[in-house]
Amino acid sequence: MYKVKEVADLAGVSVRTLHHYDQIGLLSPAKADNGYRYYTDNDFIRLQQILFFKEMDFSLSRIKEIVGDPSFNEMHALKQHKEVLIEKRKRLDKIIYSIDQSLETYEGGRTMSHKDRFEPFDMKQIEEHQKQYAKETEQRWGNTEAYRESAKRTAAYSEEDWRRIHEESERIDQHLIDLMDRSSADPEVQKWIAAKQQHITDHFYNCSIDIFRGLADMYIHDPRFTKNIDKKKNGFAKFLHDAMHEYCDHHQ
Amino acid sequence: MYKVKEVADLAGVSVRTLHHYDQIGLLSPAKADNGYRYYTDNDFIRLQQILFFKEMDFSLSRIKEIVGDPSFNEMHALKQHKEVLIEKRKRLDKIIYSIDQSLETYEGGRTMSHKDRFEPFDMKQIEEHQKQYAKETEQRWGNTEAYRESAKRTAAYSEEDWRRIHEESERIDQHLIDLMDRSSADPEVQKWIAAKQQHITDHFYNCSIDIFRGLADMYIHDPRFTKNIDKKKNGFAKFLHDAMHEYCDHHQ
DNA sequence: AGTAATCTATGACGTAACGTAAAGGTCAAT
DNA sequence: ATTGACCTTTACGTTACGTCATAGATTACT
Repeated sequence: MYKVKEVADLAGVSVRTLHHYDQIGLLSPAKADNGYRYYTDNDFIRLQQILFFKEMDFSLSRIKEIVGDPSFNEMHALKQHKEVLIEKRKRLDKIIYSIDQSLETYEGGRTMSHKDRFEPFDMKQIEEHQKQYAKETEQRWGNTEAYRESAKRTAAYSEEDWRRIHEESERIDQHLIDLMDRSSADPEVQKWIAAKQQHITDHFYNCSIDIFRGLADMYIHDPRFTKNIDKKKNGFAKFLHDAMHEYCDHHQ
Repeated sequence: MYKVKEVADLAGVSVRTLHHYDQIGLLSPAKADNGYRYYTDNDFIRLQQILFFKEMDFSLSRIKEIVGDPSFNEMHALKQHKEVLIEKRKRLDKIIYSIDQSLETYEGGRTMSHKDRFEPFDMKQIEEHQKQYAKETEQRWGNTEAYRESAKRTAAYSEEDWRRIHEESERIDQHLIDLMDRSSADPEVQKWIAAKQQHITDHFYNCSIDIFRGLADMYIHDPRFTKNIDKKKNGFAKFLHDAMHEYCDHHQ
């Protein structure tokens, strides 16, 4: 037999909460002559159950159904509820993504405008990309032969090599820009996206699907990239992103 | 000059919503003699702003601060708010994860109980692990020399090799079990977690931080693993998971 | 112009899960 | 007996409106 505050302290909830649960008939302990609520061990166990489902983000009315009905299939309820939560999370994902988008618009428009004029050549982009992904790359591949070879390779590129590589990259992009009125799933589009991935793999590092997807995200997440890419053609970054994701979705 | 319903229809909100916004002083249009609210184009623009931030999951009071104060830094607000949303998402992650945990307990207790008796040796676990991660592994590393070599290596293991590897693995686990009363961040614990990662790298494949983290999750996500691991010591799977995450967090 | 249909306005209650007083009894210790 | 900690119920506040209810204004149609 515990009094409200004891139970509250033990369970880590407020007294008001217990009052509330009593009020809505979710957990109604015995009442003594003095009007006090006295909780039994069973009440306490029931409270634990309630708190468990609450932790799972169930509504109190749902919890009442569940703990009230002994034939209720707990596992089914959990599975069902999990779907709801996943939807909620998806929604948050979308919102967060939208905020990123908006932030890019601001930052891309302000901080970058003057800096852009000092960027002589799009090649910087590739270099920056390399730097940015160098750490992660190293981490993913550890110190495999493949990575060391890749690092060696790019370090050994001559000016002429760089120019050639850049030209090839531009050519691929131009093809894609010409296809911007198509759907991202269009076979022709996908063909050039594949070429883009191959180009990176050929000249920089083994560009896995994971990394390629990350790259796609970066194109629209990092305002510096978005700006640079959209310079070629407005909306190109977004188009690339979508097409690359489409590609990755079908290649995993 | 639009009347409520016109604005409501245009903006896709209810009339009641506009009333409400007027009531709380968020959007107060001019009122004519007949008492009607008349919205100007500016009011409409302001409403668009409001709805934008609402879409971003801001509370109306926050929105009032933002659209009310022209000196308010919109970008800063977005950035700040993004953090809140990320926290929310994290919370959802945790809840969903907990539900998975609970489901595993149910399913693990039922579906698995009889099957377990037919699993003669813990080594199966390693094999299954290999199979399960083979595809992903291939994808991450593509066809690098390192991967091919790794695959070749494990294929060439003799029975004796397997036994030795298994023993080594057991030894590491035993050390960790002995440390289960410590915090997951304890240096001694972390030392053996590192040994675990190294062990996998040495004998199976280059176990990157990413993969190691995935492994940790699998230990408590996949009931087969949880069951098997907890057979050694109850709660060991969870302990491993936490310690491995701790390790990964400090090694990226 | 008369009438009906439609639109408008202002309350005011309901929602979910309690938080936060307020006003007043109860219990254990001093 | 007094004090302080704890108990009770009552009831309003919170979020962002939904949902009536009642009543006046406008518009459409005959």
